Order: sequence, then C-alpha cells, then structure tokens
Amino acid sequence: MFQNVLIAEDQNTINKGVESTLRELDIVNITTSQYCDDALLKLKSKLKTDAPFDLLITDLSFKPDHRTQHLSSGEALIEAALGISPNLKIIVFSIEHRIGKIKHLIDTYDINAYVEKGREEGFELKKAIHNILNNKTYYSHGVEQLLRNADDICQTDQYDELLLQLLAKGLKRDQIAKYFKEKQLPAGSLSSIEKRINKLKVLFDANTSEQLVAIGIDRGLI
Amino acid sequence: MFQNVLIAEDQNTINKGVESTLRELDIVNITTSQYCDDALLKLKSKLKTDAPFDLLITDLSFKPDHRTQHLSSGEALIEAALGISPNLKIIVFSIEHRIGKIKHLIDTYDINAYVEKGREEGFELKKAIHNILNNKTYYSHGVEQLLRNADDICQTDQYDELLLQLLAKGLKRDQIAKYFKEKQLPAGSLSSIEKRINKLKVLFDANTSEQLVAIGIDRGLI
DNA sequence: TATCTCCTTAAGGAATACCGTAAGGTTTAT
DNA sequence: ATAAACCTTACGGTATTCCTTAAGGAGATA
Repeated sequence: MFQNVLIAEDQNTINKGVESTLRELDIVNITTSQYCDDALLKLKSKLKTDAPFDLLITDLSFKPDHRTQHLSSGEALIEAALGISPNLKIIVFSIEHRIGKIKHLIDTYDINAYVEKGREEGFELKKAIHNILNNKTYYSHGVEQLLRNADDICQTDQYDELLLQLLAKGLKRDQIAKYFKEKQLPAGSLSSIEKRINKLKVLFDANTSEQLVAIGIDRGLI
Repeated sequence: MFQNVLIAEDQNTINKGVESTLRELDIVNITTSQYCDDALLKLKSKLKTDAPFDLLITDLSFKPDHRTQHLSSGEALIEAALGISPNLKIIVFSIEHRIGKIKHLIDTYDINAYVEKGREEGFELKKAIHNILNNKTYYSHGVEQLLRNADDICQTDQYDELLLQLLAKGLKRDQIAKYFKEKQLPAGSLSSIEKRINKLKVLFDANTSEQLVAIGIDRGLI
C-alpha cells in the first residue's frame, strides 16, 4: 500500500472526504494542500527525506484567489511534479469530462489513473489505487469507453483545433484565412478554410458553425 | 444547535467532508443522500416522528445516472421540501457562481444561506449555521457583494438563454423564429430574433455568433 | 513517363446572416 | 389626453457563408 500520499485540491470539504476514503484503505500518512505551489513545495521537501511521497492525487482546476500562484492548474502541477520526481504515481481526480483534455493528460504525462468526480468517486478512487499497486492504469467508468472512440476525435489535427479556436474567438472566415497565410500554415486559402470547416461539421454532425463551436468546447478541443 | 441535519449531494467525498465539518460543531444526527428523490423521502418519513430534520444542506446540480429520478435538481428538491416542511432551514452549497441563479433562489425560496464551494467552504458552512441559529441569513463572501449589483448583471432574461441554447443546438435564425412562434413566446419574428442576437453580441462583446455561443457556454448560460 | 489520386485553390451562384429603416402598436411619463 | 419612449415586425440592400464545380500542382504507382 502507498505510504505517503499527497492530495492537491482546493475544496477543503473534498480534501476531508478523500482523506477519509484513504484511511479506509489503511493509508496513514496523508497530506493535503489547497494550492498547487504549496503542493509542489511539499513534494520537494519530502523528496530529500527517506519517506518521499509515492502518490499524488490532484484536481485539475483551482480557483484563483488573492494569493498569487506560480502553478495555477493541476496540469502545471503534474508537469512540475514529474520534473522533480519522475516515478511519482499520479491520480487525477476531477469533474472534467471532456475526453480531449483527458486524453491529452494520458498521452502527455502518462498519468496512472483518471477518476471523474461523481456519485461513485469514493469507490473508484479505491479501485484506482488497487490498480496502480498492480502496475495497471485505471480510468473511470465512462471515460474508458470514451477513450476507445477517442480516435474519431483525434482525426482532428492541430490545424482543426486552431481553426475551432479562432472561430470561437470571433474571427470570420476570411480573417482566419489571412491568419493561416500570415503564419505560413498549410491550406490557408479561404476555400480551404471553408472546406475544413465543412469537414469538421460532417465529422461532428453539426448543423451550423455555432453548433460546431459548442461541440468543440464540449469535447475539450477549444 | 441543529439536531437533525440532512445533506443532499451526489459526490460522496463531499458528503463525507461536510459530515466531518458538522461533527466539529457537535451535530450528531447527520444523514446523507446522493439523490434528490431519496432526500425528499427521508425528509417525509422523519416528519412524522418527534425528531424531524431541522436543516437541509443541498447542492444544486446532481449528475443523472441510470436511476431515473423525479426530482433532478437541488432547486426542485428545495421546492418539494418546503412544500412538506415550510419551516425547514435550508443552506444551498454549490459551485454555482452565476449571480442570477443565486438571486433567483433567494427571491423564490427565501433560502437561509448560500455557501459557494471553494477553499473556505468549511469555514463558511460553520458561519452559515451560526447565522441561521441567530435568525440571520448568510451569503458567502463574494456572493454578498455581487448581490448588491445583481440587477446590473442580470441583463439576460430567460429568452436570451433559450436563444443561445438553440443556437448552440444548431438551429438557424428562421428555425429559431419558428420555434418561438410555435411556443407562443414573445418576439418570435425573424427580425426580432436577429435583433436579440445582435443585442447579445453587443452585450457580450462578441464579433460573431460563433463567439457568442462560446461566451455563453463560458458564462454558464448554455 | 503516363496516369491516378489527393490536396489546394479559385470562381460563381444560392442561401443565409447582417444591418439600417420605417410603420404600427404598447407602455410610460407628463 | 398627449407625447415620448419602447417593442415588435416587415422589408430591402449588402455582406458573409455555403456549396458545387473545376483547374492546377504534388506525390504515388505502374
């Protein structure tokens, strides 16, 4: 079982709840942190001792407040944590359901588990921990299914995503074409931009470009 | 101090956390519920005993799952609860930060406290309880300030929101007009719909309707 | 090389969205 | 009661988007 667990989560009620769930697994040394910077600091200082943290459970979004922070998101914390402690096991514990974002975390940081906040979260956290102890990954029910079809989504390349982002930012078709040309990106003519939008509409089954933006946001591409 | 408290909240981690916070106030009888229907049932059955619930702490949004529910939101639960137990004290405990929604709850149901989920939530829950015991209302830090200017902020009405939702669902302008006319909603001509979209664009500083949808989603109107 | 396919681009017409104007009706203020 | 302000609607011109067709170029294959 894990010996030293760090929880990074801004809601202290959730901190208490996760702590209580971990105690049910007989994990004794649990540390909580409501800020990413603070979490990293704790990771660092423990790293020099003979009992460093072996598991990080972190949320993705942290509400900004009056304290200015260097690391402002769970993703930034994960990156920094792996930088100083590459073997640290990581469970992401978040309400995030956009498969694009989740897939990004899995692909980029090789996180060990993703547990989506919801009714069964306590049960799933325990399952995640057991899986990791057996050198397996764990992705919440629902997420796993979505990941299988994620390839459909990932038929979109970086230019598709950029295009969606520019649409969401309020650029018109010809302005997007101009942007692509200025940045020397491929297929930057108005006609090509139109074709690309059309391709995305078919792919995402969107009737209008407004809906296309809504779907893009929902899937975490924007 | 309150004798019998019911917590309605779908995330069981938060249930555990809130329960632990309440125990710090020496509240002994705490019941939790992950579904609105279940919460109402518990309220009802206790009502006939000599120790009915005197405080309800409820979230606003509950994730739907395989179990079909009659009451699907905290707001519906509050309405039903006050219907059977008008003197029940109510604390809304939610991540909702849109002042329009919060003001609506206060105006319509006369809720006793609103605590926004965040870093200080445990502390604020305690403050809310103490205020209610002294026959005062309590609105979290931040919310109180917003409430003062709420009228300025609540410039969008229900039809604006519906319009944004229909846009995000992929309806064209004339289809939206048709929808408004069929539902007998005011200002359902194509011209009025266009004007309303234009008004929203100015209000939200959007260049295109695609951006308008993106902003609407960002602000939680969709 | 010849041919084919795929990608990019251009062009033109149809559909839709955008924007200003004005008429008619309702509410509000004096 | 009258005027003013506001809301709703219709209409028409312009701009943009949508959609089809087709030409040209790059790369693959035989």
